[in-house]
Amino acid sequence: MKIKALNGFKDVLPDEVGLWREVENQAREVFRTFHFSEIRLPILEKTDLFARSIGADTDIVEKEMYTFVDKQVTMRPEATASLMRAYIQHSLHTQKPVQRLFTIGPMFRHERPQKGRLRQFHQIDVEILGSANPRVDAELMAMAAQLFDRLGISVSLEMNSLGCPACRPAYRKLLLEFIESRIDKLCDDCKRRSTRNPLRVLDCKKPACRQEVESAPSIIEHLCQECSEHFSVVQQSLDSLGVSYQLNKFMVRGLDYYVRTTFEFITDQLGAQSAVCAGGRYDGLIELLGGGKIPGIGFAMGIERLVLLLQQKNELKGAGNGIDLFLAGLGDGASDFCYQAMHELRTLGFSADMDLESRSLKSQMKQADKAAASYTLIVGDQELEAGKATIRNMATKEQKEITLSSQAIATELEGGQY
RNA sequence: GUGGGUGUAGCUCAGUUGGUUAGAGCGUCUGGUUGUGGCCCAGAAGGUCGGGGGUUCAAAUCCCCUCACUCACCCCA
Repeated sequence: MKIKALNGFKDVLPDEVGLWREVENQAREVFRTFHFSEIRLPILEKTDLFARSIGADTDIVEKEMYTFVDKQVTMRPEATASLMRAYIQHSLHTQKPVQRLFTIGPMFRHERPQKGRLRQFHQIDVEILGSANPRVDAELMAMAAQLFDRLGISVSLEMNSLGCPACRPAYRKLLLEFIESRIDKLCDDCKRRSTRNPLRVLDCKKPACRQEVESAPSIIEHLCQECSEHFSVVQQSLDSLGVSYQLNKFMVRGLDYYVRTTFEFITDQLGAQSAVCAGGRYDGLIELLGGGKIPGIGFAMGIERLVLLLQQKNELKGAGNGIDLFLAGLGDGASDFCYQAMHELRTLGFSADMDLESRSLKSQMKQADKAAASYTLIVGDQELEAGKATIRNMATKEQKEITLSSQAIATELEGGQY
């Protein structure tokens, strides 16, 4: 094989597309009931947009973006920044005080691929803009939980609060002191993190670090009055909606713009990539990007990861690809009739197919079977002359003679469940 | 960027201490009489054994290099 897709880029073959559609359809349906609107965004944006929103010194911006350097544009590594840009550009806050939006599409990050992580990956991205109300946080998590429920995927919700510009600096200082007091016991990565992004030390995977960090000061206990109240209303609201969750004081965020509530839906079925959905509040982001002082909260879920989970469940496999009718013609005259009839039936809205290579009836029956056809029309020279055809119900094996016309065939197809 | 694992047919994989024309299952195609699918049976097509170099009378098998894929680290959905 000479020509192949790029490393980290994958084709979604027809057999798998059914699961993708399942995920997307269920998402759209759930979002509809929660009164969200879909928005479609460009994949390419000015590089500066991501540098400003995600954080210029994050790994994503520093080395993982697909950037056309000469044009100063970048393939989006996530959707939130683009969505904020569109929100600001079109002054969507003037249309409604609270905007509830979602978008679905590909994202690009030049990371080393591994299970559940590709260089082109797809996310369902949901945002609520214009409300700082903690009940919105809970509503959003409840919606995600409901989607997982409908998909039959079992995940657990973990939640934390990261504080805000008022209380995080003080906590950060406290944490730094803690880290420095035992810096020699931490791994090299954590030493680096401590200067770059101290919060990240909290979710190091190494057992030794975890143990050290166990007694670290918890941000939840150092929230300011407002953040603390916010967080407790979030919890009360989740309780009132019957959504179960766990507090995880070690859960932090990689992106700069998160404040207050953060959450992840995680699974133990995906190896190292345990997060299926992650999100949080970002009250300062819109202002940072030049919009108004507008709060926001959102989450992103990885479609590939959801599909992997559905595949592991081993249910609902490639359903819904069957056709209504397969036309089997024997001989040139019959084949000509089938060809035209097939087109007419398609025009009437039936899915139909036939063999154009004039193979044996047996072969054509096999093709009909493989196409999961509900009915097969059999036309030979005798039928053609008599103006009749045989139609076979593939499930029951019942056959009957019908008039040789598209209308008669259509009527027959209607009669059986259509 | 770093480390481990794996590269044999379209797919999943066998291939013994190097030894004839490299195998199986699934899939594909064709048959199993005269116009009928799924099951069964028979046959066929399909492979530069990832690529290059080396050792050897002889390499899928041993050595070196390279590429690809994969899992994990970093980072992150």
